[in-house]
Amino acid sequence: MINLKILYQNLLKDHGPQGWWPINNKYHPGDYSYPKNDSQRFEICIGAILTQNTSWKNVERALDNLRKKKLLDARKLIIADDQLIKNCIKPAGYFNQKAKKLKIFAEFFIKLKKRIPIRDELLSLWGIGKETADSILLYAYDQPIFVIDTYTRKFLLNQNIIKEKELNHMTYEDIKLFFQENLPKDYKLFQEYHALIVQYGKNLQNN
DNA sequence: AGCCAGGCTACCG
DNA sequence: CGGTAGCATGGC
Repeated sequence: MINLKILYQNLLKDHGPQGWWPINNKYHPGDYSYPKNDSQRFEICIGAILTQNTSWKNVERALDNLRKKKLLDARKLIIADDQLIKNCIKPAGYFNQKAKKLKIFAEFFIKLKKRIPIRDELLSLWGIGKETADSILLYAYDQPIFVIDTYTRKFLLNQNIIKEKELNHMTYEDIKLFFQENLPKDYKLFQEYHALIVQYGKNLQNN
């Protein structure tokens, strides 16, 4: 049995705490007390949608533009002009689709009130898939759910944790369960682990 | 000058 | 079910 906790400790030693999810474009390494309010929670969700197949650098620009227009606010976003939203988020790409996704999510967020969303509710929204749903649950709602992305598969391969042949026929849910069943159910650990895997993957490319 | 980025939907066989 | 084109910008 692979000890995923040991691998985590090595990653943490190599890269240090990552401070995910950034709030107001600032990371907060080692501080797992975010989000501190509903506004920050909403910002994380918007970032999770904007970063779909897009570098975080471009998402930062989009978030800055939205912030300047006071649109990082669910109630203002739902009544905002579509073209204004598209102009703000243009740097993050796919702006036609993402503008629609943001409005749909904002509507949902308001109807939620203070309740924690259920995964299936998120998945039923147009524009929210598995990774985005899980990112929202883990980083905006502190739910102990492990997020899987392309970096996670590379990590498992590169560390010889799972062989390529086996990994190729594992679904998203399979990989997610593999992590969750081999780690203590701790949202702080899951938040840091996923961020470290991404950092690990980024470093691989520069070498 | 392509290829890639903290994916998802729609549609195909 | 699994596989893939299309979506769009900025960095390298």
